[in-house]
Amino acid sequence: MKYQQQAIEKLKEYDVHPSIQRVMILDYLLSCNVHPTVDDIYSALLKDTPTLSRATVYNTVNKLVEVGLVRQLKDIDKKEARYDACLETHGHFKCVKCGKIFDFKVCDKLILDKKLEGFTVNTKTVYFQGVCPECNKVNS
Amino acid sequence: MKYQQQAIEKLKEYDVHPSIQRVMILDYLLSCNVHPTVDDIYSALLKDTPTLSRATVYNTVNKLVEVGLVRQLKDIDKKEARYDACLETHGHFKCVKCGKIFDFKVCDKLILDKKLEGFTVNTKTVYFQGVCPECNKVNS
DNA sequence: AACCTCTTTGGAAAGATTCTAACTTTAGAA
DNA sequence: TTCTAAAGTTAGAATCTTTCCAAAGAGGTT
Ligand SMILES: [Mn+2]
Ligand SMILES: [Mn+2]
Ligand SMILES: [Zn+2]
Ligand SMILES: [Zn+2]
Repeated sequence: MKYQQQAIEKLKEYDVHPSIQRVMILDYLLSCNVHPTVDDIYSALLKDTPTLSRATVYNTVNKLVEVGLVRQLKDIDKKEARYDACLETHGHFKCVKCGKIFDFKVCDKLILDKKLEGFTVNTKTVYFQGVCPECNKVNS
Repeated sequence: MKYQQQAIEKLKEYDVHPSIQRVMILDYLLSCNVHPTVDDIYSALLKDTPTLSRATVYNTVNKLVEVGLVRQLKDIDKKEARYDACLETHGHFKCVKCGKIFDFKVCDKLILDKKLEGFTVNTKTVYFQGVCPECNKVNS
């Protein structure tokens, strides 16, 4: 509930009615930095709200993505999409050994190809895969 | 059938038996630069091979991805995954107006965050969204 | 030919997401 | 406060994509 107030304000700012469920879900997305799946969100919130339905979680994250309050990440997971409430352009690194997902900064001068002159870039998705330092240590 | 021979050689190189269907599908992926979905592939090849099964297309693209001959792209499309036989690291730009997908070069010095020191990067996925020059013209 | 292995097929099944219709809550007017 | 219309939620059915599986097919070897 750390980001409850912030969630309500953001929802209002984006003209989305701040219903209890929407606030809960956005609050959760803002406070956790684990890039959860729909099922992660559902499971986490079910404890406090046993009446919550999966459909509401789907409806809500879809709405949040639609208005631009949340980003959907599909490449990271083989099956389920993941969600990120951090709007700033940043990259994701997934360690293929431990499965952890790390955020990292992406320079704005990412565009280095002359080909992209004339293109208007709205969103940038950067996703790397490899091995994290921890897992690198273990193997060496 | 332009890349048939190349497809056969690549399959052999990656220790995948070059069956008729696999050659067809890889040939198609190599010759078209549209980043097709499974259904695109299936529909396109069905004309010449009416016995082809959807399951075979799934099996084949999964095998090709598994051995590393083809890349799967999930973020581009809301629903279906897309496939790309171009193995060189490159970015994708999708125009939100016309839906076209453009390839562009990505500089190797993409990693600019100190945070990524100590990480071993194996694969890089870069996906931008925005408006292409053509569609930019139309609106202005 | 008989046998072995790898591949494809087609249908069933699973898994994720969306749709639908009934029910509940909200916001604003009376 | 009470009423009403609109918006949101629920549960389950439906749909859509993808995988699984068992049977049939193709090729190669004894
Ligand atoms: Mn993130
Ligand atoms: Mn490409
Ligand atoms: Zn790791
Ligand atoms: Zn365009």
